[in-house]
Amino acid sequence: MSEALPSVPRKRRKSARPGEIVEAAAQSFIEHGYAGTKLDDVARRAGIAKGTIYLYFAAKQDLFEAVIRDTLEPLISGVETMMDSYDGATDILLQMVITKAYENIVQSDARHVMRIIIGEGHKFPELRELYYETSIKHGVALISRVVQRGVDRGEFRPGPATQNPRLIMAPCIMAAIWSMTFDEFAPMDIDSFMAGHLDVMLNGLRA
Amino acid sequence: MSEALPSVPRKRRKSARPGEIVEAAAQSFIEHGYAGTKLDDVARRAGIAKGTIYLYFAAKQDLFEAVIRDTLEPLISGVETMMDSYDGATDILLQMVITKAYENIVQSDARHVMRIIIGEGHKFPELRELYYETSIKHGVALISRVVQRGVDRGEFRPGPATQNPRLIMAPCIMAAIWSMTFDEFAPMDIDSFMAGHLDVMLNGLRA
DNA sequence: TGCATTTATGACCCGCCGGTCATTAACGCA
DNA sequence: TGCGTTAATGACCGGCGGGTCATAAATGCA
Repeated sequence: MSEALPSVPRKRRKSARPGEIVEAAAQSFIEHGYAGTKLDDVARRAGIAKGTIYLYFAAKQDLFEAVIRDTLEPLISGVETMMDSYDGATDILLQMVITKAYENIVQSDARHVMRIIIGEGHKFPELRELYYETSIKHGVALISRVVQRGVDRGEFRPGPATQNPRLIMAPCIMAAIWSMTFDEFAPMDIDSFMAGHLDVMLNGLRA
Repeated sequence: MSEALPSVPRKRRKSARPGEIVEAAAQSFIEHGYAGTKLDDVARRAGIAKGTIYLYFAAKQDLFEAVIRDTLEPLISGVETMMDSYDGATDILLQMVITKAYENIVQSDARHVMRIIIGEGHKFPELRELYYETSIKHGVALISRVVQRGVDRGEFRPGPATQNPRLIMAPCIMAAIWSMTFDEFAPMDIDSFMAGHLDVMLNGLRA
């Protein structure tokens, strides 16, 4: 390649850049994982040069942290808002929350962030912790609140499921993993799986 | 480094090598993941030179395939044997199978193999498929057989849990992932989690 | 014991990629 | 319009690691 490509005219867009870079990075991380993502690729997707990334993010890891925050925070706060403005029966509330969880995890890009944390978080305790603080902790607390509400109102009876919010969420997590890993060998019908999930949990909880 | 280290005398051990290499590789994969594992490290652990690995395995990927097989096949066949030689009540059988699953997945090195497949299987469909065929497929079939046995004998009533063996295993999978990923932020008591898991499932199944 | 065969070695090759920095160009103010 | 400031560029660097191969050592057979 001796010919110099007519380089695209530069644009100075200081305030718009970070968001664009994070968005491009998110796509690349989703497709190639953490280690597999090349900063060159992120730059190309964002329509900038690699060096520009380093004007806004000190290192690859910071970029991934921004992706975690941008991807997960809206999801959690969405569910919390929903819950705060509801005052009907708790079994319906739990159903709403679990349905939302399938939307937010199984059917969204967030599951890929989760996959990366599970698979590559080993060497990045800070990323794992950020993920835990941003997502897992709030999710567990949310379920606990719903269950507690049910028990307090006499709608749920105390039992193993009320002791362990993680037990309630487990099928949703597994569905997300399955859909990313084994769907091509044994596809999973998410709707019927979720219906079964709800059925089992509600039967185990209702007083 | 001008001084030549007094190199260890060579040993020719054609038949013992593959097993030793796979064992060393397994440890390294477990500690560092797939991409993170260096063939140099595997060689050092096995007490050989890197080139020797290539006398027995064509590429890194073949080595990982051998690790999958060696790690998972004994576990699955162990459970199958147990099941074939049992003829008591089905709820006890399910309890035994699930208990064994926690031993085989949550408490064993196999969970790390699973983690690698989940996290890095994206770019290696053949590894994902091998894992599915070696492990997942048999696991799902096993649970299906137990559930069917219960239904046939009138011990279990048909319901969401009998429709979806994956629903029954989900908490076990989640526990394995949690233990590898979030234990340092929120430790999980496996015994009580498993007890809750068994409780919920058996209550949902018993006629 | 000597030689052919097989097994083992590790220096080397090469492509890759995160991160750097000297250079360039866009911008806006006077 | 000219100039100082600062955003943007991309060639380059350095380390890394999978895979190769010429060399060497062990083995066993005649």
